[in-house]
Amino acid sequence: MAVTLNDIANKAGVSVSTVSRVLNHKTKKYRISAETENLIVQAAKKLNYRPNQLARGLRLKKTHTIGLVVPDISNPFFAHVTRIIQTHAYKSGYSLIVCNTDEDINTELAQIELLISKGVDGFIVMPVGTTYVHFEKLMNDDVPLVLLDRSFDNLNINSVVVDNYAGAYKATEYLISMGHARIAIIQGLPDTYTNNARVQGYLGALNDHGIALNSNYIVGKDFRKENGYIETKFLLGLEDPPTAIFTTSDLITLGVLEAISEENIRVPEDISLVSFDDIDFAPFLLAPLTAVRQPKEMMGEVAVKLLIDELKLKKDHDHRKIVLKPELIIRNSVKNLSSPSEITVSKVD
Amino acid sequence: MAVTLNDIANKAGVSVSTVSRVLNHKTKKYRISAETENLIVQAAKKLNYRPNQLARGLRLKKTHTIGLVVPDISNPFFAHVTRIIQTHAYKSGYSLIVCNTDEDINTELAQIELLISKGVDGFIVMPVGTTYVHFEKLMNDDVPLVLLDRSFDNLNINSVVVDNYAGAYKATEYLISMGHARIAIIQGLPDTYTNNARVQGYLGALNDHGIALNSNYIVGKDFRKENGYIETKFLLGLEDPPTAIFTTSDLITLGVLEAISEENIRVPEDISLVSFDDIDFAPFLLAPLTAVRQPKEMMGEVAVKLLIDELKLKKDHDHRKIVLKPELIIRNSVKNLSSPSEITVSKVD
DNA sequence: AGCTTTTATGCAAACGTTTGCGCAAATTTT
DNA sequence: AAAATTTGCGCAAACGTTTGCATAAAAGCT
Repeated sequence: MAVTLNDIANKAGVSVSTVSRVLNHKTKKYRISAETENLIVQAAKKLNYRPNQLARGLRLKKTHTIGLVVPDISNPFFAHVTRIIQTHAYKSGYSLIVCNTDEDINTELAQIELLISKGVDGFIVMPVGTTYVHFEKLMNDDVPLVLLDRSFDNLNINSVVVDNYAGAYKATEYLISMGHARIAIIQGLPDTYTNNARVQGYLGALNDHGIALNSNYIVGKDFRKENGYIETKFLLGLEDPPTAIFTTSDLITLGVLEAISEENIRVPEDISLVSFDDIDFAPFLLAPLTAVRQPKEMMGEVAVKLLIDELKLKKDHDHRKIVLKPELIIRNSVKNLSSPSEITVSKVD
Repeated sequence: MAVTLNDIANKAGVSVSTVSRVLNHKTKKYRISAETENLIVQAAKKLNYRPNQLARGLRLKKTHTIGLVVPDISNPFFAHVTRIIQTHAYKSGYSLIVCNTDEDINTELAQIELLISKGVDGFIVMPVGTTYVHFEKLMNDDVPLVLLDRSFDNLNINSVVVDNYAGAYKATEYLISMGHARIAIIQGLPDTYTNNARVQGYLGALNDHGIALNSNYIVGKDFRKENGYIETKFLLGLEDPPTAIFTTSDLITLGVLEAISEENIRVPEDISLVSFDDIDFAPFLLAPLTAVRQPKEMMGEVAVKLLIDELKLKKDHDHRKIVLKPELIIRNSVKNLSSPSEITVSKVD
């Protein structure tokens, strides 16, 4: 059986209260004598005492645990920020319960309920993103909460996001600057924060440069690999296939690459590619990938900081929205069409 | 404030005991009348009751939480198996506290202590791997435990691992079959389970094929990217550089690729490469990567199953060691030297 | 109608902590 | 030497559950 305060109390010949107090370093406040303190510390050490955090949490209504809700930990992007969050949380004395939602709103709801039940002190959530009543509820209940990666414009809530519009705009503009006009976008889950902003950025750039919109070029339905694969097949099969594809996530990009390799065409010679999310291996791909890089470290670190601030101060300070700037990393997956050259996609079947 | 059993009891005009019993579906055992049951269920629903799992855990000594200890969640391999574990655990009604150890034994120790304090029902640990007294202690205390990915040969403990020897052997043998004899290995953290087996597999294959060992060709000190980078620089600078490099992890491979690209040489023309760990993007690298693929899904799933079996049955059944077979995925990162052709590494500086 | 059995529920202890309050002994003040 | 203060620690309640035991009411039996 686990050793408890009681065991120590017995061994040291004092009461549990006293034990609790010295083990919590409240000796001055309660004027415990140096010798009893010593006695107790020794006993605790000898018995190899380990505080029961459940009992503690129950009594204190604090567990020093934060709940992290993420759509898919196996996605490199999420994995990376999870790691950063873990590190910083641990450094501040918090541990992490990690939950996966599989981009499903009901799972998200269930996981949050569960985490509350388990007494987490606060949340960092990367929401699925189509609805947010549950977050309003949490805020009404004064549950410390910060949204990460995705937020909601019409909600005054702690969040740290990336300027997705700017990222997509830059990517698209770069494509345009390289002479592309037939630019497709493979979007992720429609109506989510990140997706919408990315699509808007794409549209904005197109519009600002007077490029007419081809509705066939806006495709896709979720952030997964299969989506990238299928939509690429579709795009390549069009009568007037695009000369460039802009993908809205790394997993989509993976699917795109699979499709492209199956079709026996090459990047960037036959089709150009720009990706949101910059993966580690991007420089070493067959076509070193031009991509929008999100400041993952910063995102994770800031999210933790925001949450812990709220946990500590518990002030009713205004909620903060922090938006970080993404960066376009230019490599070699886009063909320059500006110089006079043919703009055909040679497709080999 | 959170609503408790007491609140429901008041609203329904019964005692907390009764409420607890119906909410736990013990109505038959305690013969609660259908009407009180109904009353209580209604009240609970109306008040939006959410059980306090801390209190529950304290009383029951069960939290339905399992602790996952992993060296580095941002590593694609670990991220992937973490995801699998999460999914299966959740399906069985368990949630996951995830801890990172950064390949540091002291952090591992601390994290395990912490998790016990938090009352996890059991552990899945991917150990750092150099020492195991703490695991013996856990087993003596009858804490359900399964080791994943790495184990200890002289320890009778639940574990699911991959046959690293076989994987490395196959990889090396393949290299040999392609005519390579100057084969280097960049190892990970020495004295760890996986690393040793991989090095042994490499040595075994060399030996079985009568290839003399060049001690300059065994380099490396941890599983990180920087290690791959530095050691590749070293290897390429040798008087008789290897014609092939076998890396013992995906992150190392990343470093190798960085070094290689800096040196302006090509895979597989100038140097061949085989990697342990098959990453998603491997097929689309400049040189589609030949790699040893570990059965990640199976590993995660089996680990969870083993643990939950132990949690449920609590039988003193023998501990099981499950070893899964890896697979060599042959792509195009190895040059065939068998056909008469020069075996030089042309290095451009 | 009295006795036994069954039915339906409540009491209270326990899980391991923390902490306000109280109080005896020791010390200081008058 | 009595009164006042300080020192050092223990009592007991509380956090929200679960569950063995007790028990009052209802039902069944003779």
